[in-house]
Amino acid sequence: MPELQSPRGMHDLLPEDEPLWRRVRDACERVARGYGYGFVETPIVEDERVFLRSVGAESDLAQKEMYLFEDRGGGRLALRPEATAAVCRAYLEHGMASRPQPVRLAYFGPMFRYDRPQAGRYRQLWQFGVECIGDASPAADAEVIEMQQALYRELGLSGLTLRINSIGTAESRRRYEQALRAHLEPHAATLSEDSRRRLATNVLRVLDSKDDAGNPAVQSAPSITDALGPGDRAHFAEVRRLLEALDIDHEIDPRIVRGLDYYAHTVWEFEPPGGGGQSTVGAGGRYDGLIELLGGPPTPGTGFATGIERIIRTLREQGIEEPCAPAPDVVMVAIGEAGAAWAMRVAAALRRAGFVVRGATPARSLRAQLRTAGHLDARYAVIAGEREAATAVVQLKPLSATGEERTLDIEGVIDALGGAIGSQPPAQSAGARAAEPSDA
RNA sequence: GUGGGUGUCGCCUAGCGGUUAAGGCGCCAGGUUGUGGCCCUGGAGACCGGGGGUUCGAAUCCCCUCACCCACCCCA
Repeated sequence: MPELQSPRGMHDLLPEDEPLWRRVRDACERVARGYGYGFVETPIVEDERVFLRSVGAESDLAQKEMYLFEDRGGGRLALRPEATAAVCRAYLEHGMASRPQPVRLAYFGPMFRYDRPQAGRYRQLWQFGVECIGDASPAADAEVIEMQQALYRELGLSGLTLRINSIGTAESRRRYEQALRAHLEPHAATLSEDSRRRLATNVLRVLDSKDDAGNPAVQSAPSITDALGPGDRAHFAEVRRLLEALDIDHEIDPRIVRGLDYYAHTVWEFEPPGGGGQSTVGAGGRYDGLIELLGGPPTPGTGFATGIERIIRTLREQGIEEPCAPAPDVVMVAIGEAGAAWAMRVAAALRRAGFVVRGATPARSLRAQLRTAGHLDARYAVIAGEREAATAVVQLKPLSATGEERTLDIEGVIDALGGAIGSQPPAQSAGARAAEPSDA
């Protein structure tokens, strides 16, 4: 164990992991732009009030998962645990209400939660998400859900289950909480310790408890669906109608209530086939009250967030792996001082022509340089020694296939490589599926 | 915050009271003079997670601690 390690729950992303990450990231960007979303980058830290007000002071997120600290000036800051509140803060701060509504914003970046790490859970986690702000219609919910599904489809993720629910407006929720509490209180003694605590703090969460899933009192609890007002019901019915029209399979699950206070009306989650545990790949919901909580005018909004690590994990579970990063086209091999300088000039010329060229290591022996070139799976070695430098040529040595080593000048090398490799961007490995999942 | 599991070179693993702590992969260097991949030889790299004990003697036994992993809570 090295003395110095990455902070708990935070991980390094190594070059071999990067191709799959980039593929996910590219898909996120493509989908977002395809729906007319613009990307925003908000700071990693915010005034703690941005989150405390929006997410709900009673939520677990605020209670125990936030990284809070004071800066040197005494300001109270929080490492962002999620992005919706921050994006809404930016919406307000930049007066986006005066842009054509709704404003469609997307983000991709790290979030921080101070909880115990385990499979699929990290203290620094990456999320891609979108916020559609300024549209109260069910159509906005449906579009956001469709978009989220389109992302997963594009990535090749299969077998995801969409579960959806409506928790109504804040008022209907309050009504429901009262009813639920009234129903459960007489049976409090039969509930688990956690649930008894939630009875007081956050009744809705009692419904989530796995310990009490079989408890008759929980099973016979009133459904939030019954507490919805006519307006709530109409909204939800329209969302469902649109999903059906879009052929999006979904299950109604009255037990989804979401952890954050700002949600209203439609809420949903996407679960991978295995299900269970911390597997939720992405979730979303409508948050009509949020902007008001941040001090703005009543403004509706809806959006989703999806965990990049969880997407990657599910992808790998399904055997989808991006092949390793492309090997260089050329490895330069230099001999002697004159060769070293000449090799750098040749390398620069080849790169200008569009090839991927790994520079020489003239301090090492010719043999060692070639051995390494072979291990790197480079297509060619370009050898620049004293002799070549003197006559402005190089040896072009094919490393993989057959072929003779040739003596060429720079133009000759570019022509030869162009014929063999093409000076186009590196070959696309579009959605290549390798048989071997390589996660740990 | 609460449980359980695991900690030996960069990676995988052997060793389970007395060994200079072993091997494979990888890395580096050589196998005569400027040519890789295979093979051969050599090398670097581990205070056996850390601290305390037991013992003549500990990587091996005990205690504590830390880290990682898994689960609960909760969430992406």
